[in-house]
Amino acid sequence: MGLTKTEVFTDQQNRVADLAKAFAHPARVAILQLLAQKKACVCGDIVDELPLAQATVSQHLKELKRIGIIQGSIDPPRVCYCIDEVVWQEARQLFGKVFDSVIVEKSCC
Amino acid sequence: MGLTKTEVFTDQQNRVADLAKAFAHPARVAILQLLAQKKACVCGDIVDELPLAQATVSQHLKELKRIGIIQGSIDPPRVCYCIDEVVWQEARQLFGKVFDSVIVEKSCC
DNA sequence: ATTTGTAATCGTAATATTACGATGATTATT
DNA sequence: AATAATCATCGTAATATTACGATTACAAAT
Repeated sequence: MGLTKTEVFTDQQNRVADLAKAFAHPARVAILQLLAQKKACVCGDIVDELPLAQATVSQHLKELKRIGIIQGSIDPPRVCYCIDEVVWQEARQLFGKVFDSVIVEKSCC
Repeated sequence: MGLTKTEVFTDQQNRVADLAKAFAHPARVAILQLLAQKKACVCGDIVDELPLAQATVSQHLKELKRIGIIQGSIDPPRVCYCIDEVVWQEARQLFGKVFDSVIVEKSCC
């Protein structure tokens, strides 16, 4: 056990969950904010901004890349990361949809 | 190791991360959607809607309650859950703020 | 007092995440 | 070719999450 049963949920639910993971750790929120505000972009600069080891930051960047919300472009010996605008908008829209889905009328409890 | 260093991040970053965890598992997304659309409310009904064991659903409900995004009111022998509108709006606003923080002009990479 | 229905909690196993030092890979620069 | 700079990956340890059967807790109904 201990393995999420992704197959029993809808694609939308799994996608929301995956995109939410991008924001589900404060370090990743911090990284996304740095990238979003273009305060940093190169991996090394991000490392400098955060009180975490380089390996740890790299791991978070890898996770964000897996989710698809950031892209990395090589500029040796540097790697420059940036928000993937398409996925960012997808996330915004998906979350918007979820947040809008509350039926405001009286609660049943 | 293996322990998130929450103390080195801002309150806002930690709160976003915590709220994101509410959506970071498909089962919790499904639960929140059921509650949001008032398709279910009583714990047992939620269990019936999901292909997960009662104990597992209860654990997810507990986590959602810890985060504060849902409330539970006792109506013995049932427990009725519902979205906490205040926290829901807080989440919507926080995520909105994060999503809006992207500077659209040219990327540096 | 016993039974019934419902939900929480316990115990446990499997897997995932987080963190970091150390090492490796890559590519300019010398 | 050797060096320096930068980032990814490996290995590992600690902790967290996910899932479920079994049990417990609780209150209503009998």
